[in-house]
Amino acid sequence: MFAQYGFHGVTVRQVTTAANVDVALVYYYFENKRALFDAVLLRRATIVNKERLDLLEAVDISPEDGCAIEKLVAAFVDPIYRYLATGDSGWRHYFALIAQINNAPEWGAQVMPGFFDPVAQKLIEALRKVMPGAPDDDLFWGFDFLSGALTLTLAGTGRIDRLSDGLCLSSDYASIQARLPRYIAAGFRQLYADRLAAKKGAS
Amino acid sequence: MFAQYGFHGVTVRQVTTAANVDVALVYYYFENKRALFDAVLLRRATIVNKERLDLLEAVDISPEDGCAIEKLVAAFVDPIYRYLATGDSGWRHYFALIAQINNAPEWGAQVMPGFFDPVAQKLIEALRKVMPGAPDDDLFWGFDFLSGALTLTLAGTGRIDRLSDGLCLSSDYASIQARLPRYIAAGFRQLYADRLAAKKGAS
DNA sequence: GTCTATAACTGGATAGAC
DNA sequence: GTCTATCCAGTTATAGAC
Repeated sequence: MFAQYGFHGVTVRQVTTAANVDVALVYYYFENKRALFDAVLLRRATIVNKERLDLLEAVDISPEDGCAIEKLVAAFVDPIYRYLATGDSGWRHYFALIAQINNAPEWGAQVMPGFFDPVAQKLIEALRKVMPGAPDDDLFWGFDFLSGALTLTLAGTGRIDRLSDGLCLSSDYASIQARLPRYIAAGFRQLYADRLAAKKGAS
Repeated sequence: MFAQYGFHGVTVRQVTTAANVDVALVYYYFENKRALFDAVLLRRATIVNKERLDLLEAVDISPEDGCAIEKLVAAFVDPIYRYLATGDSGWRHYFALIAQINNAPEWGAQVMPGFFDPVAQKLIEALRKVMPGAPDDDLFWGFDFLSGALTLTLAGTGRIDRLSDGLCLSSDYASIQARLPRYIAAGFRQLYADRLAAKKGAS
């Protein structure tokens, strides 16, 4: 429900009614509405981000591998789409909530950092090794573009369904997985190549 | 205020207090809170999207131009960053609101279509000409990634500021403009090249 | 057109019985 | 641990004076 209407768009009463429990129980188990919300965010974040960190750690980085960036991006996103592929609506709504939070000033600044920044840092660190000499600002901006592209696919707004007149479906995660890493990796490589060319031209 | 806390996170009283007008005036000039919200969305959308459409129309598309995709993406985003560069906080908040809406199921499905889909369709149409034979699903997914990357830069959550320890600033729109079109164009070209290679391999 | 006053109701949160 | 009952601040929205 938070994923659908946001924190302020859902009342504690709506939550407890849907859960078939009493309103007062929320305040027995949680300090307040906000603490309930944070608990919702935290529980699955620890699960999925542990997997993402492990997967990133396991990527074999060799500079001569032309697809190293693809592999890193895939490690960054695969656990997410794997949970989505199970069809579990809990996970689907969870990632939609993350998408919303990532793009909302009220939450993006205070909630995301604690749970999701470590995974981001890990990815950027690995990218730094794959693209030696790449300036950090290119890596951070490149990551920001990735983060935006990723989260919009998780939002499940159905916009692409309508825009493509049914040709593409927001729920077709396999199609996203087949394209996103390749698309993003090419973007990183382009920024990197442009930077190397600029350096060469200047020297 | 809607950009900061969302539709449900702001009360009509907060709006009228900030505007130094009486609460009842909202209901004199608008049907209800939602109509006020829609008016906020519509006013600037018509202004900026007219410019984006005109700019897209004016892009000179020649298939042999290696930077045609860059030019199209630039036309798609430039009017936005031009308004942001003026420093007008009204526009800054407006685009942050669009970012939030684009990633929220409650709004992404019903609000975005009317005002922003025509610009998207125009861009995709032009991309189709630049990449003859590219399958539509590649174009739509590529557009979705662009839309996500773009809107996250507009959200102004300050996440990149913290993530990069101050090296990159959400408010540094020039840095984004210098990178986003190049990054996205490379992504499109990659999908296109992969598809052509697959066709060749199959034949 | 603008303001006062208020209706009608819902929000988060709690005290206390069981 | 769970439920009943309730508080009360704050919500959208409107009727009617000016």
